[in-house]
Amino acid sequence: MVEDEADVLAINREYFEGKGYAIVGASTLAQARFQLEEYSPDLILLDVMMPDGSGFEFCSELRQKTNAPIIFLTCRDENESVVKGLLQGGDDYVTKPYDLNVLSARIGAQLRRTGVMTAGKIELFPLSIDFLLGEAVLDGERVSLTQKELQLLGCFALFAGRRLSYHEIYRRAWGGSSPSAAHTVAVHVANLRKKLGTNGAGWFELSNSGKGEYIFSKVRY
Amino acid sequence: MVEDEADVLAINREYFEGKGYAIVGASTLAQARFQLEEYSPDLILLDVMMPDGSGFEFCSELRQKTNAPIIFLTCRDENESVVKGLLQGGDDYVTKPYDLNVLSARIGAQLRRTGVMTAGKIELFPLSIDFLLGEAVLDGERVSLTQKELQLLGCFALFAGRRLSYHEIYRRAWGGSSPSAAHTVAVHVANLRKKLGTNGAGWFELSNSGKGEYIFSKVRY
DNA sequence: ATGGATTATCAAGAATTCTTGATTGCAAAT
DNA sequence: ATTTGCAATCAAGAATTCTTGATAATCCAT
Repeated sequence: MVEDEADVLAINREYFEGKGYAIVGASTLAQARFQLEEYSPDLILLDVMMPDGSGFEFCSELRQKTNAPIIFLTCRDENESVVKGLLQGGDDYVTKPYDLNVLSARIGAQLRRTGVMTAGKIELFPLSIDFLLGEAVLDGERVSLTQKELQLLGCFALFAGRRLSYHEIYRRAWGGSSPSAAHTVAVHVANLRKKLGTNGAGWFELSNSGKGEYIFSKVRY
Repeated sequence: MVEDEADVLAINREYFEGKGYAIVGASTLAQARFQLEEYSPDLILLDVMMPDGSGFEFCSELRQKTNAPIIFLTCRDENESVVKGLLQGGDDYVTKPYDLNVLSARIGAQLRRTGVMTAGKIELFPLSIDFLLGEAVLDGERVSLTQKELQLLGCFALFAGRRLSYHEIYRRAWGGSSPSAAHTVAVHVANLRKKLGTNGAGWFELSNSGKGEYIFSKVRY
């Protein structure tokens, strides 16, 4: 939390430490830079008006060093200020005075998206693809996948409900193109079907349009 | 865009279509459900007060069908309302009347995070790991990686700047544990170093603490 | 300096995975 | 009914990848 007012920092610290978060505070941008060397935060709360500079410019600087979500905190409620912050690489913008529960909820939303919880994963309830572990979990059941199966499924999950041509699939999961792309893809699709169960545990359907396109879609809700 | 007021929808449509977005409108929740079968949106704008139900409850329903970011639009500016929306699975909350540029910026921030652009990827400038293509791009240079190298690097990128024990790495990239975990990890680390260049193109350093821990950190900004 | 512990490197066999060819099945069009 | 085009399946060789063992190098403490 980059915030120059000591009491604001203290209030936040108490609230969020109570929620189980670990907070590292910085009361100047210089200190924030220093802290960043030591710690690698999962999320950054950034006051826009700091004694030694603008939070907006600092945001650009931060983006070079970390991809942690940045939430601006400020009294300035002008629209252009919000736009500027978000364009500068910020992820959210909260105006003071704010309700701690609101801030907490916004933090939760950001962490859910970008945090350790979901990075390296693609979620499409009840399917979860974990690229770090190299496996998928479908409706609670773990399925170990090979690299190509993983890539293929990732591709389908990403474009669930949309038509994907052989060519497009190959381009995304293999890169480039090949005369035997259709055949290769078909074989891996077959393997995937075998592992997921032809009908994806009753949740998904991986069908072929008959015109060189596959479509992966949810059939139950 | 789920919005019952036709003129609001029209204004948004004009603005965002001008920006190159494709907009599908729904003036009732029933219609929205129907549209969702036909299209698979990249992002959902959801009015909270709809004639045939509450947007909050619809949000929970939506989360079963799609993982697209949901931005609530509403006149209600009470804190608890914001909290409710975000806890219900929403990603952002904008109160009417809103500035179109602000909304656009918030949409941009969400898409940057969750859209097709970054899913299946881990970004840590200037390193980008692409799990769908099975490769990493380091400072503009493409490096083809095997599955284990990809998992390992993903793990490091995710915990950049922090100490990671052999055991922790193995648990995250292999799952479980093994008596030869340290050895196995060491070999793959060596392979990774060979491919990335020992000093990660001058940007990163993958060092060993000497006490069974690796640390992957950025050395230039 | 020396010994011990830890990490790095090299190599090879084992295991897995990928691709391709051959064949079968299916459905629409003739 | 036959043909034709596309999709699905099976199988096997080729290629890659993973693991493990052996060995060398490094670092720290004594």
